[in-house]
Amino acid sequence: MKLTTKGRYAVTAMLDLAFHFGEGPITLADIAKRQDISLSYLEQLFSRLRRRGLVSSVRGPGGGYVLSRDADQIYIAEVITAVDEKVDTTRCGGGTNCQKNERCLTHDLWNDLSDQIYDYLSDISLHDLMVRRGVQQVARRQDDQRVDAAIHVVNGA
Amino acid sequence: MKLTTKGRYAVTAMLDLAFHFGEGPITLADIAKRQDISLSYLEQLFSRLRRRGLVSSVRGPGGGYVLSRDADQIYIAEVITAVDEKVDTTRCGGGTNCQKNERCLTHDLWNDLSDQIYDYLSDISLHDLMVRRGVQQVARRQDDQRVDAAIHVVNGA
DNA sequence: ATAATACTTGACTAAAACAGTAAGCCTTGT
DNA sequence: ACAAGGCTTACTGTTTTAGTCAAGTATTAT
Repeated sequence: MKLTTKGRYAVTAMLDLAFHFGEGPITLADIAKRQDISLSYLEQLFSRLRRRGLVSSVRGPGGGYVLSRDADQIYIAEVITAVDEKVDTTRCGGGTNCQKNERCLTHDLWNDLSDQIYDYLSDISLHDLMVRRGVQQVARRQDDQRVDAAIHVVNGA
Repeated sequence: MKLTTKGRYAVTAMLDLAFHFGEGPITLADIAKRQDISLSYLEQLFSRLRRRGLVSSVRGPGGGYVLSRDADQIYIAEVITAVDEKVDTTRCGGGTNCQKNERCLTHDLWNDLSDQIYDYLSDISLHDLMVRRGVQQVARRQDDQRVDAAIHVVNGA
């Protein structure tokens, strides 16, 4: 398994989307602000998420992204594999040519580990994350901060 | 969890050591040849493995490395943490400052995943790997190749 | 003693991956 | 028409990886 910020950002952004489900299309600019992720980077990630059918896009003004399915039907493993090319701890990438075109001594170990991680993440949906204790708090905080910022702007502060 | 070739090489080398347990100290040069790992790189890895007490070294001619404990008392997780600084999938490295000094939305997820991986690898010993189907085959192949090579040398081929 | 063998340390480096920017195009609501 | 938004590609600075190299320190067979 190869976990990069790409995968983390993707899951975070998808979770943000899940929290704002029902508010119509959410713009990447909003997510970028709330989650502190570069807009251009998000665009790249969502391009892949869309191709994998995890989100739907609405173009034009008022557009944005919406989850393609309910939050309890979208699993973390899918999100990560959508943006990370490899979900793999092996050197050979699933093949058996780890050492001089043959299987290396620890080949099966890494294979099994990859499976283990994948299974773990396959069992967790966005909805599961949403109901976790603590997560709503954070989500609320992030929304409040936006409101605070808006008030500051209104006040000219 | 951060799995690099460092961790993989370390486990592979330790497993090699386990297979040649009882033959006295094994030189890194031997392991390097059998496992196709650069000698200098192995030296770095074994320096850490020794400091963590996973192997003992014997210096001087005829020296080499030996497992400090029986193979069934050495767990994969130990080996990996010995050579990889971080065993962590989070951005904050165990802290809670992932986003603007507060915990990010997916903080707990990555924390739990790290634990999951660690637990998995904590449960597997070198001995467990040795008795796996297929692994002995590979080990034998690697030894045979060395013998073949020796024969070639003797024959002047 | 000394040569041979082995381990130790640290500096250095090429290549890849990561994380992000930049720039421009396409679509569509108003 | 035009602006808000998505879509796509190319590019780039930085960090990490995966080593190499060189010099040195220990141990021991002879």
